[in-house]
Amino acid sequence: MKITIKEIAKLADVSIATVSKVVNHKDQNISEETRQRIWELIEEHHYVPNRIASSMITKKTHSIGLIIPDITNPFFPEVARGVEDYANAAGYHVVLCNSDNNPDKEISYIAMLQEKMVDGIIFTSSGLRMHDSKGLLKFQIPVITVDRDIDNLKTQGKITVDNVNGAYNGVSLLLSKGHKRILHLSGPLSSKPAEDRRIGYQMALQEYGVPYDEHLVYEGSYTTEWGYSGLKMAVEKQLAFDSIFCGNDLIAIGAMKALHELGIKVPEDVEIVGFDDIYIATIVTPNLTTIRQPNYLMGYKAAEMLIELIKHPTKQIEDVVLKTELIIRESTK
Amino acid sequence: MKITIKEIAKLADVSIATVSKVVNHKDQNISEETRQRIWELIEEHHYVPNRIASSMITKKTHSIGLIIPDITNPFFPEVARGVEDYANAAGYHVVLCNSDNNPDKEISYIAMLQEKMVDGIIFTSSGLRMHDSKGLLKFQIPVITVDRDIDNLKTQGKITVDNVNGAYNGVSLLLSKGHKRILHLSGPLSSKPAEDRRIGYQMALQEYGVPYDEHLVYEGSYTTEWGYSGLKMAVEKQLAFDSIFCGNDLIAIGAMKALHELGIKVPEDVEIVGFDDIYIATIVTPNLTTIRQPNYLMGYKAAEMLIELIKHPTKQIEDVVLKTELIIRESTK
DNA sequence: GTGAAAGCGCTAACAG
DNA sequence: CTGTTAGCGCTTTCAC
Repeated sequence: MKITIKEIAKLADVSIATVSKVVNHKDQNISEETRQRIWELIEEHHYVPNRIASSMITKKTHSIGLIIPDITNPFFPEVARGVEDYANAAGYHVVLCNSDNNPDKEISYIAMLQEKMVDGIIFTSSGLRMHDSKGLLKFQIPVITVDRDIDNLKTQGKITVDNVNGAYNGVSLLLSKGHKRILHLSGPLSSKPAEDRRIGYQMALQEYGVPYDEHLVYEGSYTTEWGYSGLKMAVEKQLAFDSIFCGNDLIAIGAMKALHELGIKVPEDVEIVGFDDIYIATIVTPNLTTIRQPNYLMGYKAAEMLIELIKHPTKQIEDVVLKTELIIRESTK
Repeated sequence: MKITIKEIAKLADVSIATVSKVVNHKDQNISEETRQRIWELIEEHHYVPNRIASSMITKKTHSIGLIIPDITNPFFPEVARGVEDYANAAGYHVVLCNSDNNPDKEISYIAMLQEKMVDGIIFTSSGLRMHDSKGLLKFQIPVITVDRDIDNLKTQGKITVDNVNGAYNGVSLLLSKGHKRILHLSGPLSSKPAEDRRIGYQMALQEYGVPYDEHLVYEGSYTTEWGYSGLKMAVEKQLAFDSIFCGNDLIAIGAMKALHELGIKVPEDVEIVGFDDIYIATIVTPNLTTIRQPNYLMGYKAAEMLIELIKHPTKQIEDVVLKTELIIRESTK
């Protein structure tokens, strides 16, 4: 059986209040001698303080929830790592939840997390319509959203990436080389980032005086499979294009695979740029030119904001928009 | 302020015991009418039961800790996902901890997790010498180790992969094609899996009557960087080899990159096989022949074992050794 | 320097 | 069918 504060107190022949004070280092008024004695007993008996009993009183569990679609998607481990690093340093634990973009799972996790009394939640949603459910009102703790907005949810803080600008820069690179028929293999346009990247694409075209041709915009999902099939489809339709801007790196990699099979050379015949800068981008041949998203930083900042908000609930938190960075590698000349 | 069971009880004009019963669906003996009334009040006031208060009494937090080296390493997200899927279905939460293979961090996480009263821990260690510290005795809850053993730690359960056999099969494939000079770019041989894979390599050679040449075994780390530099080193030393067996896929990918730069064709000039079957293996050109490790399953099984052990502490749990599978793709002829 | 007492929100007998 | 009671292990005044 686990030993409790009561037993340590008895062994040390002091009250539990005294033990509590030394365990929590609130021991300015405890004699060096008792302090010593108590620590020895704690070591000897492997006493582990029950922090959830403390939580009942302090109303703080020092744990936060992290709800992401899928840790298996190469985008999220870095975000999670950023969250965990900050949280750990600040003395918080993180509870990992994979929602699969499934609103039911999201709602169920939110309920579970709140029942477990987490101090706050970091949330990446597919665009859960919280106002459609009873979920919205149920938030009784701070929530920071990462990467995507939640419709109509008045969250306390938000971290996003400047997708418009990132896409603008990527497409500008292509345009600056004289390309005029830029195929855009997009992610699902119902999602905010995909939409913003398309807008950036369009803005760059406009800037360079190249007319926007909607036939060049293909909408799919954020997968290599889609990149592969999307490109093959474009070629089958005999669509003319001289370069490609992809909604993310996975799409770009799928497209490169298809190009490789078709004997079309990258970057000689077609230049291609991705988005995200996942690890794989540095591994494929040729290395992928892409727009780097600060994934780790997003997670880190989110945890920072959240914990700040937990500590100072009334504090006004500024939303954060992180910058992207164009990384030029071998898939462009 | 959050509403408590007491207030719901008052509003419903019943005792808190009654509310507790309906909240936990132990309501066989509660009239349909009161039950209804209580649920309505719960909805209306967004009552969220405080599960940590329950935990104090039931001694169960329904959360487990997952300690891995680094979620950012492509091997672990799938393991984590397996853990989370089983845990979630069983009503458990998982607390994610990145240890960076740092024994200090590992020990500190173990302490924190136990203070938070997690019901059990799933642990992937770099081979923490628990007996070197006071850590060993400190485990007061079930622990399952995944992938690696902990020296001298008498854990309740263990999940490993048959690395010897996997390596044996991979190397046999190469040998069956008549290769006799198989370069082995290994991971750190201080780790059990790397060691076992080297043993499997040696066993296969023996089986085929090919002498073991220690000059063909290069030890490094589980990274693309090492695969790249290891291969270049071998070539510089004018080492003769006709094929390569790599300690993991990352090493294989690094080696392929180096081969590509050197103008050596895979699989025409040199055949290569990896280990793990991470996602990237299917993306690189050529696709990597590899030995698949059931990562997801490892996590899933580990969670299953752990939760079984939590529910039935006296139960004798059998260690699990999972099989590998040879996946033949394009990097072998 | 130290301890007594009240109580966090809830569950689990047991009584009625 | 429902309520009373006695805690779970701890923190936090406040008194000595």
